[in-house]
Amino acid sequence: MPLPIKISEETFTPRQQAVLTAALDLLVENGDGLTMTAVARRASCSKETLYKWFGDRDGLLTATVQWQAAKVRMPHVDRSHLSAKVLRESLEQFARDLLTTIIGEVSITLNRTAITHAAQEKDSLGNIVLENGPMAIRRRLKPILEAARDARLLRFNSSEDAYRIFFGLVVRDVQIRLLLGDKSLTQSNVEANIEADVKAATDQFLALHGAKANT
Amino acid sequence: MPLPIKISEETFTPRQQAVLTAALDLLVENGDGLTMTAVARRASCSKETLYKWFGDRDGLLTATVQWQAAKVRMPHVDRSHLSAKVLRESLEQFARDLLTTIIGEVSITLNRTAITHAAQEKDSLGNIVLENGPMAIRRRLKPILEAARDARLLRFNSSEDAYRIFFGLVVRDVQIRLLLGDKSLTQSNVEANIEADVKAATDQFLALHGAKANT
DNA sequence: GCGGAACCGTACCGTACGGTACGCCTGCGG
DNA sequence: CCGCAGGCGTACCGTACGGTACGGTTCCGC
Repeated sequence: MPLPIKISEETFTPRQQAVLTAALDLLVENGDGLTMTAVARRASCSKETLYKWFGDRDGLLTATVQWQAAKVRMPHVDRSHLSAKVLRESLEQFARDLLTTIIGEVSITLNRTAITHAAQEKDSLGNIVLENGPMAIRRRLKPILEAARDARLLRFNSSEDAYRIFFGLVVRDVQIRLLLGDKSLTQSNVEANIEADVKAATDQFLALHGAKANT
Repeated sequence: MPLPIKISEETFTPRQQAVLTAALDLLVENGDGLTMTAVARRASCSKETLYKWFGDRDGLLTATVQWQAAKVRMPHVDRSHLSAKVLRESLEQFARDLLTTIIGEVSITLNRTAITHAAQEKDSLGNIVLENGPMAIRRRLKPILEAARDARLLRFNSSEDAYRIFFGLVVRDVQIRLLLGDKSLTQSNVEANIEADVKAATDQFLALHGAKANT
């Protein structure tokens, strides 16, 4: 089962999507204790069907992660008429989306699953998560940064470096702490601060890379 | 087996430490495929002894992580006579240590193991890693930041925020990408850039929080 | 109405692995 | 020299789970 690079809406039938939803729910609830029997029971289907559709356990896992990861859609920013105000709002939107995604239970589960997977010399899940997480953000953000540089709104040498600085300023230690199960970082706790964090990160990024006056 | 908060050098006998080393080696080599039989064989001891010493598989895992995590020692910075130069060097040292640790195979393995563990509603390993990783850095760094603020070398409102910004600027997306097994981020690849990254992160931090002239 | 494909439910198999039991050896105190 | 504690190696048990097989049911095309 050579997994397709890009997943279309038609990749899975509705019934299959129901199965994947069940698998994802189990994954979120039960951690990595995802057994084929449990998925079959939850989705009211037979194990034989699971194997027929997804090949093996890894195939089901891959399909589940891929299916969910593809749901994350980045907002498209119009980079034709950028102003300082539009740029700031765009950055804030990116920061907000990034933070909101990262602290979500689904994202935490998917990242944990992929990391567990990566610990077994299998990188397929990790690649999918990377591709739909950090790399998706990067693909969206870099053109905007470069457009802003062309418009003299930002200054930097490498858009790659600029992207990574933005990422760091937004994410900080939040993701790793959530992945490690830090109890002092409850979801609601972080949620309440999202707006403040978004603004702070944007301010800091503009302070570093903004062209002088950055209001 | 109520695990002690702080591990002393005498917590484990040399023979036990040999066993833990074997366990860690297997963990690094084999990912999470750590079986009691494999540890026993590698360490040339009997499974019965393993269970006698560590209780069960989780106990062995915990002891291993704890044993290794405790080895990470932060440099102690003298905060009595801080100058701009000393501060910069201290920050660079922290950044260097943090980056070097994070990209190490042992750190990646330990984090992956703890995250896998956290996916099963067990937070003990995650807490240990957190405590010896990010939190240890924080404990060391915050007093220095505050001392620097007192010395008018830095300006910020919350030392907690300042610490997290520093963390973000240093780590960026490196750790999550390594944990996810990003192939385009080889260890040597990152290693080569450590010094540049260290300097860049420090510059950026000082640009944000330094008191005006920051050379 | 009929044949077959798809699929459900369940029983089943093989294996891997956590955990236990036991026989044997070694070293040490008396 | 004896006994015994600690520990090695191995055989063993139970279970959980990945994967397969098969009978029964539904639904669709003809």
